[in-house]
Order: sequence, then C-alpha cells, then structure tokens
Amino acid sequence: MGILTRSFFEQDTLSVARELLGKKLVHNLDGQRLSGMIIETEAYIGTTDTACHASKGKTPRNAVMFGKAGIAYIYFVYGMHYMLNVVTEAEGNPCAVLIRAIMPVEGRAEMQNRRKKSGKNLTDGPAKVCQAMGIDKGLNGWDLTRGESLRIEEYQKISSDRIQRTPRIGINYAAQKDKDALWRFRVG
DNA sequence: AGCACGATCTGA
DNA sequence: CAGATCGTGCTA
Repeated sequence: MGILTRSFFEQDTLSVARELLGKKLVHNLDGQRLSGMIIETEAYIGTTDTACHASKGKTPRNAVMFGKAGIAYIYFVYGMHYMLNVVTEAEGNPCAVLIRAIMPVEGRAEMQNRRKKSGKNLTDGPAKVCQAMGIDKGLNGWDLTRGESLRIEEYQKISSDRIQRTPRIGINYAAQKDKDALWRFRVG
C-alpha cells in the first residue's frame, strides 16, 4: 500500500531526505514482513559533494548512483557493515540518501533476533538498519519502486517542527564546506 | 601486487 | 579509545 514511486525519488536530494522521515521501510524476508519507520537520513549530493562516494567519478562500487532514482545503493564498509541508500534525482546525477535509523514496526522479534543483543526499541546507526532488516550486498541495484521484497511505503506524516538538521556523521575526510552542511535529518 | 582506509559499532 | 575485518580504489 502506498509504495513510493520513481517520481518521488527523482526530486532534489534534500527534499527526499527530509520527506523519507516517517515513511516505512519494508522487507519481505523468508516469508516474514519486517518493517520500520525511517527516523534518520543523510543526503549525499553528487560530484561537488566531497563526502559523496560519486565525487571522484564512477567506479564499479558506486555505479548504481549514476542510474535511475529509486534504486538501492548498498555498499560494504569497515570490513563488516552494510549501508543502505536510495538513489535520487535524474539519471546521471549521482545522488543518494543514506537511511541511518529506523524505529521497528513489524517483525520486531525477528529483527531483535537478527541483532545479537540489545533490548533497545530504537535501531540507531546505518549498519544496524541493514543488520536488523536482513539487507546485504545482494540487494545492491534493487529497484525499490517495484513494490516487491524491499520497498518504501507511505506511513506517517512528520510535522516540520519535529525535524532536526545537523551535519553528517563520519565524513572527516570531506572538505569543510561539506562537513558543515546540514544534510542530516532526524525526527526529534 | 601491494597498501591505506573507510557514510561503523562494540566493549574496555 | 582501540580493535575488528575486508572490499575498493589508487599507485606502481
């Protein structure tokens, strides 16, 4: 129900990052429905953003960022973690939104299981999102607008006064202007 | 072929 | 604050 369409993701990246808050990330996995409300995102905006993987050009890893909006960009970092992004903007403009945190909705027990421990209701951190939802590199390039398996659905409306903007996390290698940019959004 | 490093998390 | 842990991209 209410699956987000390609035109939603084709909007400018900051708008998509903001509007993804309150949407529901859903994954059908082993016959179970796992889902969570998105509560934190970050925007990575094209070749001029030195924090963005695509800023140094197209490589095998970041290739899907150069493709259609609404495609999942999933990569592996630190030798152990997966990160989930959604490609935004027009084809050829390599931008994406990183899904940094969700609040579990359906399949909480299963998600809890998938996480080894921690009794927290809130999954915080992009690696935890993938761990809890069972998302890995196999879904890199997946079209989220297909409406099967992994997709994003309408869920809750978040009023703008509940949205905080801060600098992005873990990008010390980036230029100062990009470190300073308030391109991280979360529900407060 | 070798190497440095990362859009992180955990536990001390 | 160090350690885990390995794919990726750059240099040669």
